Amino acid sequence: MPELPEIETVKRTLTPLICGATIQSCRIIRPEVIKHPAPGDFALLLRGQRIASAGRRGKYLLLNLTGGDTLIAHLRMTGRMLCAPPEHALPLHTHVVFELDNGCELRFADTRRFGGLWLQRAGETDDFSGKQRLGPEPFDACFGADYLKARLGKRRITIKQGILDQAVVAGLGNIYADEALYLAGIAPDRRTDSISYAEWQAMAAAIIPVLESAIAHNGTTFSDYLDGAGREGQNLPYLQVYRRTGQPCRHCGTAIARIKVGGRSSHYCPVCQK
DNA sequence: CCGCGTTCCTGGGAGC
DNA sequence: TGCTCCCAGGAACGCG
Repeated sequence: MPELPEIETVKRTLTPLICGATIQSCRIIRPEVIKHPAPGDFALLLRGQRIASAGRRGKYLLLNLTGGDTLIAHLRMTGRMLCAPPEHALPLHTHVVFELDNGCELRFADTRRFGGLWLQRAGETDDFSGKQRLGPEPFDACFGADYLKARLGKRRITIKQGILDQAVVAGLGNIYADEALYLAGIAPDRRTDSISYAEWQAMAAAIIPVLESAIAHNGTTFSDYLDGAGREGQNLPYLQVYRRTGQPCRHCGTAIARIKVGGRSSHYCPVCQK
């Protein structure tokens, strides 16, 4: 499940492979993954454009084109943005192929087709991709205990739902939400209106190293995630709670529990997290 | 405004 | 062995 660390890794791995290259053609196999503009216009507008740089906003991957347009991608659950030579067989569920002039193809593949692509033209307001609704990046100076308390302190949702809300903070998904809650020592089903200031401090402070550590290990691969060069992430052995149901807490030895919070499976240590 | 349930989609695993 | 069912989850949407 590509979350912030995985998209950051895709961005970093794609950068040396595609930056400076020109898109010679855009082959759309599954038009429904093109969300904006209409698929035909999307392909026509991208042809001949040069990729200047790769960026990221929350879980959105951004390919900045030299003319000022931006190719926006969201991988959702199972999406992949892969750079490979054309002689490598197209992966199953490849929906769009960008042929580059450097001998590579950039391929968008997505088993469940929850993901999508948007083209934002220079000067065009993005009111279509959803990235305009994102809250701050966790690494932004404005993000911290005071911010979280102000945004969530009077709401009556669970802390897990609160930090998963992309409008509150951009980039956390189910894996790193659970990991951050473990590091903060807060149970996922705590209501946000019961969180103390010290706990908001712990919450904000936990998110940063959890994401940084995952980025340092090139993201977490369970089954689907691959970086821009087709490699798996190595963060799996470093997870403390996610998908470790029944296994001992690395701190106290108590069996990691799993409950449903807001419809999402949530993993936590009943002793270390209150 | 707020919180909750549903929806999209496919593959993998459990259970019979 | 083979079938069916359920579940994984990001985010939009509709409902009360």
